[in-house]
Amino acid sequence: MATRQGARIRVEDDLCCPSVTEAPLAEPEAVELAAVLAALADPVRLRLFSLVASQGEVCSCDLEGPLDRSQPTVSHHTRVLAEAGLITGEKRGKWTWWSVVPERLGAVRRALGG
Amino acid sequence: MATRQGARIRVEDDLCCPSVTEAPLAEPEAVELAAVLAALADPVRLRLFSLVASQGEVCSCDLEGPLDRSQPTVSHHTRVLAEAGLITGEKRGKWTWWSVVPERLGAVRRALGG
DNA sequence: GGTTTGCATCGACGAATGTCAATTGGAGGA
DNA sequence: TCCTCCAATTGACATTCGTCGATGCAAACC
Repeated sequence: MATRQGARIRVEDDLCCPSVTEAPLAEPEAVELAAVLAALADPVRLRLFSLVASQGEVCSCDLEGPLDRSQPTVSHHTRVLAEAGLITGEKRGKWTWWSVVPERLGAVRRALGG
Repeated sequence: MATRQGARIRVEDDLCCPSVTEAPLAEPEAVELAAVLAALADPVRLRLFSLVASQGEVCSCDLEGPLDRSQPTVSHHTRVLAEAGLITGEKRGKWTWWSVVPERLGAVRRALGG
């Protein structure tokens, strides 16, 4: 798997439709949005995401230090974020480079009533 | 306790400062934001929040049905949302009326890079 | 080919979470 | 006062989650 975005949560890339504040959220949309929010609802993943977002592209090896977590743990978190569609990774040479998927975060904000 | 917003997560009502995408998030801010996101990262709570948001004010007794959950479970979820500062409850007569705290949701969106 | 390097996967463990039945606590109404 | 009703709390349980050591795997270097 080259793009390393894994088995991304089912998503029409939009989280779709009316925001949470406009109309009662239906079950399936609630499950989907909750899954993406859950990916962000962890301090380590938030900082990981923030590191990648503010630096454009980051190698996995440059995350263990700032996050103060073991390599398997960092790998676990990148996977969770990637499956949520929030980041995407590309393997170039020896390293995997991670970058954010800006539209995805925008979709979350919109779903939250932006 | 009249306002029923419980031991709200420590919050300067703002989640503060630079958004996740602008600069690497510091630990304390990450913990705080993650806590609020965790409150939203559950399908039942998302639908609960959405019900309250779209109806202005809702009685607890009008939540069990739509959410298809027991009374203690609904009470648990309202508590979690209230402690996150996302909703607030007022006891009037026999019933507790829940309403959203709009600024709080706005703060989440802003922290997410709005 | 053999060695090293970067990252994914596995297995295990404790902690946190969602759920409900049972109970408690209060506010109203008789 | 007693009874009814709404909601919070408690206790228990199964499930999920965050973490790390150990291992696997593939690409790069010698």
